[in-house]
Order: sequence, then structure tokens, then C-alpha cells
Amino acid sequence: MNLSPKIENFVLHCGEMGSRWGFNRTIGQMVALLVIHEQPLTANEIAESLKISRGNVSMGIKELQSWQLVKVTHIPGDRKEYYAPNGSIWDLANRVFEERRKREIDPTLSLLRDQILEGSESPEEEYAQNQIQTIHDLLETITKWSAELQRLSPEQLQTLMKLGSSVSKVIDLKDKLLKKS
Amino acid sequence: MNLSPKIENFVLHCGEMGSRWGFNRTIGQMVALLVIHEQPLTANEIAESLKISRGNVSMGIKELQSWQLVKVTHIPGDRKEYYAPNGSIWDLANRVFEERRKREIDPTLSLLRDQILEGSESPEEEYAQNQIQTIHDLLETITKWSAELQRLSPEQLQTLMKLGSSVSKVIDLKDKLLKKS
DNA sequence: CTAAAGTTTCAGTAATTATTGAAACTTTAA
DNA sequence: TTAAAGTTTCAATAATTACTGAAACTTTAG
Repeated sequence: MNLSPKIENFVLHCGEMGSRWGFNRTIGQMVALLVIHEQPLTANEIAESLKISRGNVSMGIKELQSWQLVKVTHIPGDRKEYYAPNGSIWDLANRVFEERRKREIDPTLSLLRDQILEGSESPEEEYAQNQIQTIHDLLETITKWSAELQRLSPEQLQTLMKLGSSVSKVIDLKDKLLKKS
Repeated sequence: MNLSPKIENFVLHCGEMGSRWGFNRTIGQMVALLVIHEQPLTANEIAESLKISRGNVSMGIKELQSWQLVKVTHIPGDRKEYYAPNGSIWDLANRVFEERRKREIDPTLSLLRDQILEGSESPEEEYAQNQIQTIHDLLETITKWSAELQRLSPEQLQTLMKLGSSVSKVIDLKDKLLKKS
């Protein structure tokens, strides 16, 4: 299994980007490879294509499963496991987004909630307490908004995103709507 | 300069989260410290509070400036530099968001654009080409949407975010609006 | 059963990234 | 000027993270 120059380019690039996307190089390459190939691949094919060890592939698959980005399939009469992306490009992007929210926002939100409950001990901490509240509110808004987006169908999301420069118009519209009702 | 337990907690937490937010521990701690303190701090105070070397602070400040997250101020009659967050919590979050978009999306968008221009060499690459196109379109939509959000005023953004569960209603609304006009 | 095919684990090591601290550089008050 | 105060740089090193490969484990066909 060796890759055409174009596909190799793509895969290597995703490897480099991997760490910025929240995983590591190997895993970035693995997603790219799976996404670009119509047929599911075996762990050995992945190892061979990317020139990495079998053990590394195994760990990568495990990690990708924790992100819900791959699914395992089987071919009748063949006991090997075949791996494929778990859903459309859109689905994958959505899961990465959601998973990152969990890792990057939730823990902080939880700490700040506790700190707010504690209250400020000294008047000197007053400013700090205020800032903490502000950050908390911001993170909570982002969390709610993101949950909202998750609830929309891909089509609705497309619509929303494509709104483009008319977003502000829609906001105005919403204001008017509220006044009427 | 030593920190109250609550503030220390907050600062340490932000340090741990730092790498998930796109920088490293030291820098996470530095932002936290600056945000939580009403008065601007000197590099030495930062080094002392966080128990890190002076050089590390200098590199951190540099990095934070590249993210546009800190500003330098001066106190008359004192030649030291004093550092403070560059804007409100909201402004900072916005800049981090934007900067990350640049680092995590733009390079890939640019590669994919090139690869689409090249076209597919073999019919075997047809599927790959298609996937690349899909990813490209997704990233482009995200980029445009994000530029749109940047253009909104904080107040408009607040409104939009607070729309919450009525987002889908707004989408429906927009559909109706389009049909009428 | 059992042996072959396949998969996972993990200790050891490699690669990467972050940090220190001393030297070099810059600025300014006198 | 110049020396004191302040800042930056960067080579050396520490800390962290990723990867390998051999051994252990699991599954299944015969």
C-alpha cells in the first residue's frame, strides 16, 4: 500500500496539523488516510502506508474510538478488522468540535463554578471574584450555544452558516419579533 | 508577591489547561495572573508569583503579544514595564478564537485549495478528490462564518448567543423572510 | 484442544517541547 | 559618557510526549 503523491501530501499535512487539532501526528495521519480512502483499511495497511509500528496503530485506533471518529467493519470470511471513518466529514468535524469543548471548557467551567460558590474571602479578592464570574458566564454561554448547534440538523446548520453577512439582519429581525409578541 | 489560595488555584488550573488552549503551561498561568489582578504587573512580579525564571517570562510575554493578549503600560517616574490584559475577558476570548482559526484552519484550507486546482490525475483518485472538496467547503464555511462573528459588536454577539433554543426558530424565520421577498 | 491469525499492552527509547540562567543587549538618569 | 536598571536571547538541559517492538493476550478454524 503506497500512496499517490497527492494523497501522501494530504496525509502528511494532516499529520503536521494533528497536534493543533487536539491529537498527535500519527493520529492526524490516520484520520486523513481513512477519510481519503473509499474502502476501509486494516491496521496492517495503515501501519504500512504510514510507515509506523503496529503498536502505534493500535493505540491510535483506540484514541480515535474515544473520539468516536472511526468505526470497525468486517468482511465476511475474513477475520481481520477493517477501519473506516465513523460518518461523513461533517459528522467527524462535529465530533471533534464537541470533544474539544469537553476537554477545553468543561473542566474550567466546573472549577469556576466551585470558586464562585466559595465567595470572596477578603475585599482584596473582590476584583478577582468578579473576573472569575465574567469568565464563568462567557464559558457558560459558549457551552449552551454549542449544545444548541449540536441539536440542529446538518441542513439547519448549513442554513445558519450560509446566512453569512445577514446574521446581523437576523438578529434585528429577532428583536422585532420579540417586540411584537 | 504570593497569591491567595483561591487565586493560586485559578492560576494553576489555567496553567494545566494552557496546552489545550493552544499555548503552554507558563503562558496559561501568565494570562490567568494578569486577568485576575486589577493592577498591571512587572515581569519580575510575574516571575516571582509563578516561581519561574525571568527569561521564561520574557518569552511568554513575547508569545502573548503575538496573540495580542497583553499590553504594556508605564507608570510615570518608573522605568519598568507593566503588563496588563489587552482588553476585556470577551476581547481576549475573541482573539484566542481568531488566532486559533488562523493556526488550525488556514494552512489546511490553503493546501486543499491547491490540491483542488491540481485536479485528479487518475480515476482512482476521484474519491479522494471528492473528499478533499468536501473538507475544503466545510473549512471555508467555518472561516466565513467566523469572520462574520468577528464583525459583530459584543452586544450583537451576546444577543445571538443568548438566542439559545430559539436558534432554529430564527432559521425558520429567515426562510419565511426569504420566501416573501 | 491447539496452533495460527490477529490484537493489545507497555517498558524502554526517541523526539519534541519547555525552561533555566548566564551573557549580551538596550535604555536612561546623572 | 557611563554605570545602573531593565530586558532579551539562546545554548544547555529538563520535562513531557510519542513511538517502537517484543511479549502477552484473544479469538477462531480445524
